[in-house]
Amino acid sequence: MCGGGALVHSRFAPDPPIRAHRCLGPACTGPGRVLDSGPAMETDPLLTSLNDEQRRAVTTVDGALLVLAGAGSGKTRVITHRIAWLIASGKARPWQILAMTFTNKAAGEMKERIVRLLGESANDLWLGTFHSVGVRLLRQLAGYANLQPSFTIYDADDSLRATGRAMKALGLSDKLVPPKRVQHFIDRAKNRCLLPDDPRLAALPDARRDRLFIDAYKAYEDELRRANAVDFGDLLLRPVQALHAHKDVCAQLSQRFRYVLVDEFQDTNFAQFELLKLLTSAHGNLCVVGDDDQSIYSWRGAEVSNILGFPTQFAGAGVVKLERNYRSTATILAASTAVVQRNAGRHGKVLWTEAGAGDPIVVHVAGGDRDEAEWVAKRVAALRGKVGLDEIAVFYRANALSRVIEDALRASRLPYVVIGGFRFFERAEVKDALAWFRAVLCPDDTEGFLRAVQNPKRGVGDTTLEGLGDRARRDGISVPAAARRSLDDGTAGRSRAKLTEFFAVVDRLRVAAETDAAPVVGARILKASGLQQALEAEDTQEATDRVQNLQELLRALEEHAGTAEDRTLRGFLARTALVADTDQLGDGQGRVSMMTVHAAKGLEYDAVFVVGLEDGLLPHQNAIADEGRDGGLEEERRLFYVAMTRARRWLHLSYARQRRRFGGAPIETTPSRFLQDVPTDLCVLDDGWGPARPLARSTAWLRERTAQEEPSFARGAWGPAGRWGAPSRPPAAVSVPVRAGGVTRPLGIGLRAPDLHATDPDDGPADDAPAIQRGEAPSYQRGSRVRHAGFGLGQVVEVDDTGANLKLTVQFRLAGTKRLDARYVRPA
DNA sequence: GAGGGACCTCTATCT
DNA sequence: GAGGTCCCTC
Repeated sequence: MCGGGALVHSRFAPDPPIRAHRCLGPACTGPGRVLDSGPAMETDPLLTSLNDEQRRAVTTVDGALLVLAGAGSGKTRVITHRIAWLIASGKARPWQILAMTFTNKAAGEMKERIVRLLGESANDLWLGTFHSVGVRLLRQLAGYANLQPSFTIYDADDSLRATGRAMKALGLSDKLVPPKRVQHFIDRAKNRCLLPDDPRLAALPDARRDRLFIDAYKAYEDELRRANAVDFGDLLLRPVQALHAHKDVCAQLSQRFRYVLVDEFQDTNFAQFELLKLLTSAHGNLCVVGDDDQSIYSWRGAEVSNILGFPTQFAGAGVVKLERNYRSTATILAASTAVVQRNAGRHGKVLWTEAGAGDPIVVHVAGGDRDEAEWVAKRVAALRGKVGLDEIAVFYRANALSRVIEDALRASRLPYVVIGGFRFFERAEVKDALAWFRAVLCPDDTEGFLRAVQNPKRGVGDTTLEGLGDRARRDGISVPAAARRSLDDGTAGRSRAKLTEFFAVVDRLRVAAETDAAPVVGARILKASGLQQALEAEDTQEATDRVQNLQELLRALEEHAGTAEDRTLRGFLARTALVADTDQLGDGQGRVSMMTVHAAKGLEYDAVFVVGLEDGLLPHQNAIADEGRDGGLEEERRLFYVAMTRARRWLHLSYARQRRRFGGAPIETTPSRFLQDVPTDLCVLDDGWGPARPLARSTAWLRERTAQEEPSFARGAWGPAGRWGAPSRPPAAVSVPVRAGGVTRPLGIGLRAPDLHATDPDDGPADDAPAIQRGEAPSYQRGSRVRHAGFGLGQVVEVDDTGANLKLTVQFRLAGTKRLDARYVRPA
């Protein structure tokens, strides 16, 4: 998308004027109020609501600081209060603070909260995603980065096409090497700040195998240069290069940003860390907040070593651990901790909570993917009475899983919103419109030109465009420039009239684009391009929907022109290139949210469903195949951990015994190996037929059923340790301290993964199977220790064998005293 | 050069 | 199940 712009002011914009201060929040202390760090700390409203660790993280402002923030530990609160503190204590003016996040949504939320604390002066902060900050820097640094100010940003799609063209130019068959792999290689190189001529490039895995990758990288860079385009990787790499090469500019910039803060630091890559080091080179005031247990982006170049090695990189860096969880019930916290503790490479935090045990985790084993989806819909409907739909979320490993859940929710008339998957800005008609915007604003944007000139069809075909591509390469210019040149020197051939007409329209629009407001220009382009007309002429329902999407695009443009910093059409294009799935999250829409686990990071809901817990999905097949390499499985486990820790009160885990892939026939699945890390006594099983029941008993029930129907199933379901094959590490005896009334005590004793005893139907009861599963009735007396799947450990206080069934009154450690059927407990 | 039908392959995850 | 690609016809 077209990024840069003619907005190149002085090298760095002068400090913005101080705006009138308008207090919006009770904790607002006004701009520039100087606090002495002594007694005021005790009483300052910014600090009183924080716990000791949070307060330390907020007030330790000079030098480097690493804040290790566990899930739900009030991380955002720390960042926002720290920014407010910096300003309130007079350490910095808003424009001297740079705060970076990973998604626009996180940035937006953060800004909102800071405005509440500080008032309107918060608008002068530099706050945004790494990539949007990259665009902003690059605009100001364009001259130092060999870019025209009107540069274009290629999205993943554009860059894949450019990769394909680069490969074609080299005579590289896309059958031999898929362009996607080359693109991935280039992306990794850029994440590590490696240019095509860097000898270290040869150390990357693919490069060693094949020199072609490096040649393709070179040709790809040439494609970008001629199109005056940058890709996502460049948004970080180019500023880094420019600042390395121009130390004076770097120093100037670093002095301007006196305090730099970073959220989700565990997911930064090499280039991002380089940028941070450069931006803080003058003062070293860098505060990073993250959680190594939530590092889930290594595949995108994130280096968890950034966070693990931070204290070494910044000698003398302070470290603050936030370990108190304010989000989830003790049960959810204990279960998720049991899962993540299986990982070896951790900083090691011990999360604790004062929250009560809450409800047990609900586990569901469905027959097929549709059954699983129907169960989710049923549970959602049941939860509706307790909680709003917008407090319920369904998470899955891959977008492909959303469809069947959507169908079930729709059938049950439950409103939902899918985050990601098919994005608005990826719809064909929207991309066509954006291509026209680009063709008008960015004269050398090759991808924009190629798409615009063929949509709507105007008789310029592949043969013509290929010829223009060759010429562009020969002359070292962009494809649209080559097209114009061919018109000038009369080599355009058969397409001459069509191309002439196309450029006439584009040029006319370009003149208007310089002067008129963005929404006006946008509407005019839709009209003059013929896009809208072509769709209207189709007169089908589908075409009508597409026209509506174009109207929606214009509405988005209007909104942009009313609110954004850069209100031009160019600014709009830059923004659409950088929108993420989670950014579209509407607030309080009264709808169930559906998204991938990756998209769920940083969010929280009262009720969470994690579906498709099967080997091959979570953990993903590729991670299983790579076992042992790069800790792929550990990252998958962290992904499961992230999913679980999004839940405040109700957590549901499910898998299907059979699942369809690619719309084909159902295939047998194996339950996720991570399920065996979830302590069974924190779970109940809901089979979808009656009330949820304790897991031990219901698994026996399942075993009976599946022994008849699916002999292969029982092998997978929560077998005793070892039945799955030896666990990678000895099962940890998990104990999550729960602080209640000032006393710390473990929640659940010896919660160990799996202590359920489903057995293979054909090899008889296991020796260590509890008596109930061997058909003997265990005997109980007062004082007997028993275990219940939902309530945990307890002690029998009364035995009643007068009725048909043995009844026990049990004093549970956490759940209190209960009277229940002896069949629901087993000796502990 | 456009358009339509048959066939294929494909899925992680995302700025 | 669906988008992309190939091939054929107009």
